[in-house]
Amino acid sequence: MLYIVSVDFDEALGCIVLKLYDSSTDTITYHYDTNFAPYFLSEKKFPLEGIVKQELVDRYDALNDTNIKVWQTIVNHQNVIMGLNKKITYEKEKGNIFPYIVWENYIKYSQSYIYDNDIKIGMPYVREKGVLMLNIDHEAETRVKELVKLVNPDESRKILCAEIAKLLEYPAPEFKRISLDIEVLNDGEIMPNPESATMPIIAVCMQSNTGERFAFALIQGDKPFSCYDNATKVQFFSSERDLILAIFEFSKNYPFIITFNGDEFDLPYLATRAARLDIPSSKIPITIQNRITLWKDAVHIDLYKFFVIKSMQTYAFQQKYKNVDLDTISKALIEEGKYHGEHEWVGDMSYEELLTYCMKDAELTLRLTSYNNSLVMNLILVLSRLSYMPIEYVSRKPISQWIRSMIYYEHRKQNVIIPRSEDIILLKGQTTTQALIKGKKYKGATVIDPIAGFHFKTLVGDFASLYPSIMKNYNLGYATVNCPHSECKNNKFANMPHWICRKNKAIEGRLIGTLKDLRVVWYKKRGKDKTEPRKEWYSVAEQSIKVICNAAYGVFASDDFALYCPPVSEYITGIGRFIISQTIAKAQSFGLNVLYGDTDSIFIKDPPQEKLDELMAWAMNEFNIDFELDKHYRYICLSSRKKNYLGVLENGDVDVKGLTAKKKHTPKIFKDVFSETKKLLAEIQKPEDVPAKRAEILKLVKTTYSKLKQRKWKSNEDLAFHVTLSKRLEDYDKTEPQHVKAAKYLLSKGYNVGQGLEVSYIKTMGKERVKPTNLTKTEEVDIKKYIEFLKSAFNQILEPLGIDWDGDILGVCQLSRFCNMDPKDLNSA
DNA sequence: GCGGACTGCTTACCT
DNA sequence: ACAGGTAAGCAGTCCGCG
Repeated sequence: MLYIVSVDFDEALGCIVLKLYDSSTDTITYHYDTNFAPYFLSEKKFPLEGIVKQELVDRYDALNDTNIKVWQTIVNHQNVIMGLNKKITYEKEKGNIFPYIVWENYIKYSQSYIYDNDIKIGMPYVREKGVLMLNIDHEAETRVKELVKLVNPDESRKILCAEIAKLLEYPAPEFKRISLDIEVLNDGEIMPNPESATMPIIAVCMQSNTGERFAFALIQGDKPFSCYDNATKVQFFSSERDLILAIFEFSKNYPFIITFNGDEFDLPYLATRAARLDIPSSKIPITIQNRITLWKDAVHIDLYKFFVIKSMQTYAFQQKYKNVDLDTISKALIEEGKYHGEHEWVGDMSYEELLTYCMKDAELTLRLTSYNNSLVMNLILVLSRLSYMPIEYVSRKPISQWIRSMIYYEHRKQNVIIPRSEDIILLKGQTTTQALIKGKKYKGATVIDPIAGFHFKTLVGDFASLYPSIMKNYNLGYATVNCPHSECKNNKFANMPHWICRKNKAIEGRLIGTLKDLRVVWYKKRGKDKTEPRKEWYSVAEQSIKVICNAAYGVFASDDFALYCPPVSEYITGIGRFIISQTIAKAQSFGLNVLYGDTDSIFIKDPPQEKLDELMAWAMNEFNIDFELDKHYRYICLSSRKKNYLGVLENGDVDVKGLTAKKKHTPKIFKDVFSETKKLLAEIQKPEDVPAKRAEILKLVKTTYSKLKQRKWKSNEDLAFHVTLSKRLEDYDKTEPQHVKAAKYLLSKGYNVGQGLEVSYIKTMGKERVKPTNLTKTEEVDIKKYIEFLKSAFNQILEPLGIDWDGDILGVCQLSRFCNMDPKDLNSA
């Protein structure tokens, strides 16, 4: 079977080339297509060098709801269009308007090819008489039919639903792959630079998912020989050139090359080094593009680029890792970190230690693609299918580009002209609501003021995929918001000034709505069902849809999105606010005790079942959105702060949301006490248990308090704050925050400090107030600040528990007499 | 000259 | 480099204080 993994324009051959993965031989093969040429559309014909053909074609203009005739200009090379774009930009910069209206001139040539030829990236094909054809999988087709019946989309979405389902139901191969990691000699201070590549590569390790482990080392002068045997092949080279050639040779057996940061380091370093050592460029299988590095005759996946995608971090990996580096991610996902041996710098390591270190990196990199039934590889594959983007691109590009690509595909499919961003903005760029946050474009979600306290038997109901559901139910998209029809102008909802089209269906609402339906009706259940043989795959599909759906609302308000149209997002949140407030009002009219709510959720205290059922039925009926019971807390501990609570589920699991103790910058000493506190809280079963645990928690906090007072902590590390330097040092021109101060101090002492660094610092006495952790002496610590922090962090829990800091912790009793509550009162309300 | 009230900046979180 | 809303701490400013 052949799986299309990428599509590109081959400069040398002058044609489109499809990269195929042959699952029967585990190799990469190619398919060439000379029958496609780049084109763009324009209102009028105009002269241009390189035109092959110009003809009038029909398109539908969704923005203006008209059928139009436009000129399609086919040219002999994509450079012609790039030249045209340059001219347009140039004119714009000079303040002139380009005299012709041009469409679809910014679409990447290979993507245009994919859309127009309906190329299903990541799907199985067969080649018959030189023609590629989708290989029909009858089992998958049967499931698709069953699924469409179950999802039951309206007539106009049936085909779309089946099409997407196919992408998710068709079989996936287990890609043969090998990871690669290199070590470069350095003096321990400066990171080796791949552009100059002055230092030699001293080790390269590779590990494949077929069980091979290759370890290659360069013999370094008179370093004493030591053996490394944890590999299927170990080889020592006296010539670095031979080592590199061997790597290139070995890689030929692997269609997928996996690295961690290979785009920016390993691959360009290998390439530059190879060139320096006079390896002819024809023998170097590495192509360095703009911040992307590809491997010829293979697919290079840089896991760093994939894991750094914010939406992946949040929705597919549930924030399990907070920093993007190999050590953090592998610890979070496969519970094993990098190798830490005797020496810190590779130059000081023995051959054995060096190869152990290097191999561990290769091993972790490979395992990140293989754990959990190749979850990561499958995610990349499914996202490629859904977005119609090559694997090499989808794994590197931000989510807005995936969504753009999906929407473009639908446009081409339906013969709709892809609108120019400037036209969308001109016609419907205006928002009308006022954001609560200064500088934001429009009003967002509602957050209900929580009722502080300990609340037993609290249920959380929420609207499943609220925003995607709104997009679908209210027919939202750039073309349908404030459409050109006067007869639609009264079609308004939720007191929003915008109206929505009644006559036409929005492409975006249909697409996102269908994805959402598939997830809710089919994939969500099956991804969790232990009896389902395809469970893991379904869970991948479910997560992929979730990632896309969750971002779909936001991209329309992101000004670099190609279909930027903020009223779409504004309308979604507007209806969202309406829905949640109506539902709360309804709940209260039923006599239900609503404790809290955020965006799409409602926390209800101990509701009678029948009232709850009634509310859910009402919501479902009123809004046609699944309102489901999400969580069942044994009790919830709400402080008066929004987005800030702790809940204990029936099974004793503890949900912590937004509390300071959970934040990554918080010093370990507080995290440790908090995790003890959590254990105590998890033991509370009934209201009667509260007083005893309350006393224990009180003791814990008091102990920490006196530990600080007496300066009795294990290590200064425990007091360190960890704050990310999110900008370059010189870009903090408004204020100088503490972590920046600490970073500058480090810099002055010769440390390497740059954007993205997590600065570790301690609050100290004296004018500077902070010092880098490693340069702080114990006696410099400003305990007062730490006690303040302890107070503030724990008040989030202590306050609902009825513990008063000044009275109960410090034992200064004046105030406590007035706010000392009887424990019984805590549990009433 | 110093401290409280205030605003704005920054980070990390929630949905 | 999907959005807005919230918490928290600190930096910096203004103002009043005889």
